[in-house]
Amino acid sequence: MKENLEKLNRYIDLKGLRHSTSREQIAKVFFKTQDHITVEALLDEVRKINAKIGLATVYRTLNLLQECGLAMKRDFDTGTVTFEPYSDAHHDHLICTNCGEIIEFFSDDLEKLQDKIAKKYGFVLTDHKMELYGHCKNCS
Amino acid sequence: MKENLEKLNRYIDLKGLRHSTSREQIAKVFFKTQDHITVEALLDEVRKINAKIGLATVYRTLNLLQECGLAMKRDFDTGTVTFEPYSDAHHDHLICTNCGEIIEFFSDDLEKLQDKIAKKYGFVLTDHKMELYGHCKNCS
DNA sequence: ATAGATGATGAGAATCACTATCATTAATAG
DNA sequence: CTATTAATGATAGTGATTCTCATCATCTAT
Repeated sequence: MKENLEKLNRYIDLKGLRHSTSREQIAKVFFKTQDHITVEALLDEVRKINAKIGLATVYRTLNLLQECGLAMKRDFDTGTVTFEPYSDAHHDHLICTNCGEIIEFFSDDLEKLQDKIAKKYGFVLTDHKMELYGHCKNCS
Repeated sequence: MKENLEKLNRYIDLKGLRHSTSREQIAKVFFKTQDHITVEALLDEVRKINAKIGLATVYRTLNLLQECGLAMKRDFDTGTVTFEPYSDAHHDHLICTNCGEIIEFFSDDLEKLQDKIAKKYGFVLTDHKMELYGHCKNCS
């Protein structure tokens, strides 16, 4: 949490951007969220602290956070797009297309396999997305 | 190509839908495309054959094709959403976030690993998406 | 600390991708 | 051939996101 803010501030300095209070307020609220949150819900939360903040700024901040690897957009085609705080602890998702349940998982083998594939094509990886769609235990 | 059309027709019969000419024209043009195509571009192509076809029908057809596993939506956050014909030969993507180059790859190990992960969580997989983001050979 | 330059913001318009509506057209069962 | 009803095309509507622009806030050099 504190690390996240520090990382954001380092990125802001690196890019020669300014340190604004709105941005910091949005980032703080976002880092505190546990689950996948919609932009609308994030705006609601942020407005409890600062009622004047606008939707565009929330989007701008989320874009910035994505740029520096602190946020990840999740669009599982379930009708709602969400964002989640993103740390070094990478994880992927299993999505039940029937009931909408989302399970997060981490696989070290997967991480290794990705690096192998990337190397084969001369790519330097910055990020990845892996989404497994199917039916969960209850639905199948 | 012929197989794809047959598969579509089987699905149409299965669902008790009707065999319309517009739908078939759109599907045929779509199956002929090589690359990832935008909906707008597909509409342009289709209108060379039948100028009366509307955008909504293209979307409706693409949705149907997705349902029966013959089309796949690709949204790499590059600003344009595309669709591509989808056959049993599954493949995934490497995306260069700098120049936008997209490389398709297939990994048998990856397919196997997915099944293993799914099994662990009691999921029956219907589909998956794997996107590796980074910098390609030229850009890094 | 102060003033000037310019980045950031908020409000709302604009855009993009897509879906819903609805009157018309066309496919299919009988 | 006719009735039924799915499919279509045009367009309005929607939701998510970006753009525009006047105003405000931050930083830099004094």
